[in-house]
Amino acid sequence: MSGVRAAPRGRIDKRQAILDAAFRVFARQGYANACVQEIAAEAGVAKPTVYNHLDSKERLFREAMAAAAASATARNLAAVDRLRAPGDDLRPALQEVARRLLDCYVDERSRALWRLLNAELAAFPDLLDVVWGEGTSRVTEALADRLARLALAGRLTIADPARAAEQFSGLLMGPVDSRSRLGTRQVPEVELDELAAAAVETFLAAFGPAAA
Amino acid sequence: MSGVRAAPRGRIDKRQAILDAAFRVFARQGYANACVQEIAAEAGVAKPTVYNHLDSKERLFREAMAAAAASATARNLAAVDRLRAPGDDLRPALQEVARRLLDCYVDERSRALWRLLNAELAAFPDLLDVVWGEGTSRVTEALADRLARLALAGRLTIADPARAAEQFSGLLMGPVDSRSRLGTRQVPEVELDELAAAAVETFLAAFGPAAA
DNA sequence: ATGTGATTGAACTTATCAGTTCAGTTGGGC
DNA sequence: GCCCAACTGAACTGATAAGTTCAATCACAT
Repeated sequence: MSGVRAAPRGRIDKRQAILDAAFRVFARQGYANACVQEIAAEAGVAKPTVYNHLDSKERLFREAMAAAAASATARNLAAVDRLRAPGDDLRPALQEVARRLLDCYVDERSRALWRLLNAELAAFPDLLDVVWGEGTSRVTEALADRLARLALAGRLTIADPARAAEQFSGLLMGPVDSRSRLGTRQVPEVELDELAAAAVETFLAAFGPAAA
Repeated sequence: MSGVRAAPRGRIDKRQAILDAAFRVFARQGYANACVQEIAAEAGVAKPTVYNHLDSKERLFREAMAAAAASATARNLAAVDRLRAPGDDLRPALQEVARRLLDCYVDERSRALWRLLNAELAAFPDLLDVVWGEGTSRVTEALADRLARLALAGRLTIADPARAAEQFSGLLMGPVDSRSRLGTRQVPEVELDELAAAAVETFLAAFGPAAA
């Protein structure tokens, strides 16, 4: 009775191919400019097959966005998780987290997700809950949680962990947006390393164990 | 022979009304979903009149974006200019700049400009030069320039002013994006004050006169 | 008053695209 | 070897909107 589609035994699951293709096409053209025909072609499938799996362009968009958001969030959380085992020196651990977060952020799919969210926020307000509420804000919370624990252990000096986490993100995102010109320019690996190091430098000056 | 339209003496200039209306409608609906009919209605004008002033929807969009970008940039630059007369204590000066930049950033038109830029970047790559190149990046440069002078005067300790400026922006934009949930939520004045103060706190810890 | 150029509303052309229909094909499970 | 469900291609409907046309109107300058 649940609307769950029976596993398509025998044939490969085209649903995933369709959602992947949909995200690529939406990322390339935006929601309104993308046409289902092209998504079908990109997935190597006929148009009625698309409608067989997902019953409207809107659904197609929502599901593609949700999938992309879930994968981006998982990667971000994995990066933050590095702080579970900080080691004896905090700086390299923070730098590694920073570096991994930058990798997430400059990722092509992730940028596209961000662009599409901004673009369609007015038309699909509920995307905010899916992409932001279950994505970005969870990552910030996880980071704040890690920072709070480090503060409790006396290894950082943080009055407001949530704000510290937001600032940590800002120290990464601001400069990388600038260097990549909103993601339209490839940023060399070495520059990302520098960005991460500089962000951690500033962060530790403010929140390091010897901070004001 | 120059395509310059003679000043419409006697009648009010409808061109400006059309561009204003266009920006409002584009901001509300996005480029693809906005229709020229509606822009005309919003400007209190007939559709052929729109085409009499601006010969295509594309032009309409470009000019509306350019105008919005110019006004946003001017306001940002004015905020940064506050650092020309820093006074004897740097902290309140920086806080005032931070606070004004936050005001620019949470401004409705400014957010819309940003959203539209992100949204249509693929379709209108040249907007990057207009909005980013002559907007955001100029503001960052101006800020970097001010910071560099303060460093020369021994009032800050900054090795790379460009990066310091990017980080200053990041310390503001990151938290405010978070607090406003991408601009979908009104941030109370007092919270903006706190955000500005916290950003300056962190900034001065890293780049204050007594910094590492 | 009158001429001129901008403005208006309404209808029209053309193009694109979401979503559907259908007759025919395919390919794995039995 | 046959069945059945998924898949295919192609054609179709209906809606929406860009851009144009045109005859009628308006408001200022002289």
